[in-house]
Amino acid sequence: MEPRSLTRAEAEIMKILWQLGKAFVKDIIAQMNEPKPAYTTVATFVRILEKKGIVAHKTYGNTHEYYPLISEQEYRKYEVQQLVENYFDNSVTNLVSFFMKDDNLKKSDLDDLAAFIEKNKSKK
Amino acid sequence: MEPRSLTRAEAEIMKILWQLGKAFVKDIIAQMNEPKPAYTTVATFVRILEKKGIVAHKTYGNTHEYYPLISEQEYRKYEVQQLVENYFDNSVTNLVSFFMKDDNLKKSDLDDLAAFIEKNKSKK
DNA sequence: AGTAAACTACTAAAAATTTAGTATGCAAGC
DNA sequence: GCTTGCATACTAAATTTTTAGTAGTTTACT
Repeated sequence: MEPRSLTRAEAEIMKILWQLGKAFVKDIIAQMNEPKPAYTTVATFVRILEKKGIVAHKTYGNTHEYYPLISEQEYRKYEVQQLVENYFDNSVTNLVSFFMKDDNLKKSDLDDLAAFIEKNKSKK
Repeated sequence: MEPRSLTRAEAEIMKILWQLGKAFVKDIIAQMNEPKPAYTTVATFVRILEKKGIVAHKTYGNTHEYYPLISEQEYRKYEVQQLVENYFDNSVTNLVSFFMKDDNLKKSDLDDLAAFIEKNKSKK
């Protein structure tokens, strides 16, 4: 399943679905902030997401319970990749050094990262 | 100047402007891949960007030379922030630990990062 | 001066995204 | 059994984004 970028509204719904694992339309709406969109608006979006192969549903009586077909991890990975590709010349290192410049990185983060890399150097 | 998210087409043009520093419409088009959009399409977008306060122009004779009002660094920062906010619970540490999960880093990233960290170990 | 080329401003159509209404069906309670 | 309420499917309007045409102006060349 090749991820594509989600639109803003699609992403909002997916985040809730990822968080809940599965949900009926009303559950999704319950998680949204005011001003809440119309019920049919949300129903439309889950159907769009389903058509795009990003969610599926199980039927219970006359209602649908929706669940994600793509994990948040997978999608996150895609988004990070897009960012690194678009703004960091395809280099994760550039992104990390960007954080260092801004002092957004804790020393411990860097140490952890170094340890992780050391550990993985051995594996091929 | 508060950054806002650029649309896909706006971002494409901004990237070229950031790269060139300043450019006439034809310079922008020269940097684009086939199939190149119509001249007027690009002209429309720089005018949109100008209206939004993201670029400005200097007039030379009958033509405009456009230049960015927002630096790529600033915008990059904004985009990173959006990502971290949306998918890493506002924590750069979470993003770093994301990289430390299997499969989220390519071999080349590992090598690259190792070298980078080595070089920066001294400074911190 | 007259004409061709290049450019901008204005306009608008096409496409994508967002939002929600209407029709309809089904289940639950009276 | 009938009505009420909630759910879905279908439709469509509103908005935003993308693309490009047309008219008109300036410049440069002859």
